[in-house]
Amino acid sequence: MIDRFIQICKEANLNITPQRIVIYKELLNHHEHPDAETIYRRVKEQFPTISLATIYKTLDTFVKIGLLSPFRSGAGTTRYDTNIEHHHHLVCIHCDKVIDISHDALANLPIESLPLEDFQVINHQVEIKGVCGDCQKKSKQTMKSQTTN
Amino acid sequence: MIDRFIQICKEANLNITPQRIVIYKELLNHHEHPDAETIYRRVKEQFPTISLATIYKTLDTFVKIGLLSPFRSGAGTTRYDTNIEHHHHLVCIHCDKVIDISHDALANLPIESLPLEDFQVINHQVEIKGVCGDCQKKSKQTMKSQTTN
DNA sequence: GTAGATGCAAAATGTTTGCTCTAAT
DNA sequence: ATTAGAGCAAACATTTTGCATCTAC
Repeated sequence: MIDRFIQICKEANLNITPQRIVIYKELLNHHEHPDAETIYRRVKEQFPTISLATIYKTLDTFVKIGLLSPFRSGAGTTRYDTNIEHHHHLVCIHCDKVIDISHDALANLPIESLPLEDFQVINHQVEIKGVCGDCQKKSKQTMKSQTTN
Repeated sequence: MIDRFIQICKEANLNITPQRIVIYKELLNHHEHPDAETIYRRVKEQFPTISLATIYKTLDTFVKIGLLSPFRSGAGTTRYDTNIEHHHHLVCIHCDKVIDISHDALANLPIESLPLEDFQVINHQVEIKGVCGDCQKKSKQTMKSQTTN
């Protein structure tokens, strides 16, 4: 687990620092596509002297060595996905939650048969927008309280 | 053309101001998913007293009445798409160019048959990442000049 | 005349950078 | 001992906000 991380760092000629370890562990434990600020808040509890700049630099480093993939959320922050396999996203338009989904029907799109002219394809990702279960419950509750008031 | 715009504004109870007209015309004339800054630079040529804040507020307004759809580019700005029909994107990883594509094979994904549990789907969009024709040409030129030097 | 829009400047975000000091190797 | 990395503060880029002024209706 953490051994794999140390392995990857060594291969990339990166020093193994306590900051990098604590950030990596945090990423392993939570899979809800956090942004830098969120990671900072959480990591600070175990490592109070860590700085936000270190979080940004470390996330950047992790992206470069292929440990994370970044994406832009609708809310305007860069978020980080520990899942670097080919997968797709369910994005909640209310709470901005992102749920990973892997499915052959999305993986095997007939991209080659599209009229893309001179565009050279590397990969594709499907983003499915909608409302997550939690937000559906919340909006039902709101509607209920609105009609009873 | 501009009549349709006036129509939509009236329906939404929006005043028709010269600023809104010039921004809308700019959006009609260029379809390459500009960000606020780009629109500002262009619009300022015809309307030098316009402010960037007005651009932001106007784009926001246009999104709210369904005239534009916003999306976040990898480069970190919000970009605006005048194409509000169901369509998909080719994104160049080098120059961040975004090319629209519409195709049945992408429109008719079997979303309903996916195991989404309690996620309520609204729509989906496919993002195809790769290298655009222009950037392919540029990198070939660079490689050529590197080998001859 | 009045509500709503503009333009300015200031503030708020999110992120990056330069530099000194510290720690991993 | 050397070099990479951490932490701080300052800079930067993008976007939002408050408010006084102006303008479409």
